[in-house]
Amino acid sequence: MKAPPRTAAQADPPPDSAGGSLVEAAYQTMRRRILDNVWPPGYRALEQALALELGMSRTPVREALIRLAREGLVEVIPRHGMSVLPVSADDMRDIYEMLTALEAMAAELAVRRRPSEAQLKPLLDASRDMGRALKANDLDAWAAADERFHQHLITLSGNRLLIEAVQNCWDRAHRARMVTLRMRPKPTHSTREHMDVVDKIRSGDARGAFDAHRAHRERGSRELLAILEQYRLNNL
Amino acid sequence: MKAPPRTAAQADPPPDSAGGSLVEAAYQTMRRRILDNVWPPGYRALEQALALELGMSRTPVREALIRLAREGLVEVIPRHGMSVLPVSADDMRDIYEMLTALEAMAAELAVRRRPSEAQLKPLLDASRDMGRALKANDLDAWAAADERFHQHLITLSGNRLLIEAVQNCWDRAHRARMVTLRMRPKPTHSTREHMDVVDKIRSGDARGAFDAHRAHRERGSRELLAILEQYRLNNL
DNA sequence: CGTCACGATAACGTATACGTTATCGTACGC
DNA sequence: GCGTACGATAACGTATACGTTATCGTGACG
Repeated sequence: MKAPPRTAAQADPPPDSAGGSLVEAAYQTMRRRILDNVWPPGYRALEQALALELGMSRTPVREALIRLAREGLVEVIPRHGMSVLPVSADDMRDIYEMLTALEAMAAELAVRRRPSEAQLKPLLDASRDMGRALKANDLDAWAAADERFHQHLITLSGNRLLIEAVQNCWDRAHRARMVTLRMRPKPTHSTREHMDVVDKIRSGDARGAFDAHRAHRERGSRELLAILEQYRLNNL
Repeated sequence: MKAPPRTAAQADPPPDSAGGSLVEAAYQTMRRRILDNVWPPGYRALEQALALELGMSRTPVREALIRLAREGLVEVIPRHGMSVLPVSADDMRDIYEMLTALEAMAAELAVRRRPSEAQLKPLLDASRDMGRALKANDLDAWAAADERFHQHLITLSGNRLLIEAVQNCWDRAHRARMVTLRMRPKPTHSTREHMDVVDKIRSGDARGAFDAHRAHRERGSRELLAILEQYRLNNL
């Protein structure tokens, strides 16, 4: 009987982000809720409940959960449903080690591809926006611009595998970055360091770009881990 | 009607490799067949056919296929079933770029962990076995020992994320490595280079270990890509 | 009052059912 | 003879059904 099972408490997710498949919709919706801390670490839910909430059957929910689990965002325990995974300081160390290795390599690969000025422009724009945001004390805008810079840099590497791996790292670290954003000293070095990387890319200095970006990531990593330690933030 | 649908042509897979779930069994079986070239690149099959062959329903087969697809081993096209993906020279370049970045980082991380002699021993054993295999002209044994070396090295990094990523790269490259194994000059440098990495780790030289392993991987990459180019091997 | 046994319950893993839709063969028109 | 329209077919995406099994409440016993 029951007409379209509409729980009213929950509007439908954006009908479909892409692909038009329910699995994709479920994946995108849940991923976003986790990244945006709508479902905070430790949040638990059963497959059936999720299916009801997302307005679909268990099948697509289940497949989406498997993917989220492989990406390290949730854990699925047989009789206890899924739970959103916290990120420990150790996890963050692992994640930043990966990011450091991969993004430094990306910078070097970008050099080898001899990108045109037009291809470099998004990097400069992002760096400029970071500076502006910092002046305006708009940390959210700063973080967004920073993300744009790193995103575009890996794109320039031309290595799909690497791009995907970096983005997964970024996803895992997202919440911790957001939380610590307002705890750390003004990220005033970052803009300069980014510019430095761009200069090295432009001048065709592969080793220099690698080293510069690696140093950039290592500094960021140290700062962030220090904060996690200082505030005993072990479950973000 | 029909009793247990047994096609007789196909014995059951090893009842279960681990986890005891049908999804896991399906995944392991199909992965192995792809790596071992039992299902060569371009091999196609429908979900229903696979289910029949593996003696289970479409559901677990489907979930296993999703995983294999995310790992880059197969492609799933809606009405055409799955097909085993070939690996192009460009793919191999991407894969080796990742491997280079990650394994070099792993070597450096291993240094920072100050491994004991006991922890280093498997590396030495593997290197020794490589030398022996080379003397005996047993290339398969050489490849196996080489794999053991690299496997243990990343384990020493202590970074789970990195370990997983490297293993996926290894999977993707497996077939191409096997095919080219007998085409390239005797890998006589490798043993020395491995020893070199071990020495650097033992002496606590982080930068040295990084550079040494990076050089090792870059040489291997160059040699392999040259062969792919030379023999126009673009679909392994 | 604490411990343990047991049975109801329900969550999951898998199987099956079903509607939609792309594909392919066939027949028709030119 | 070739190109195109159309309909049968079947593969997939999703929904639903079902058996197994872990969990948890209840009650008996120490």
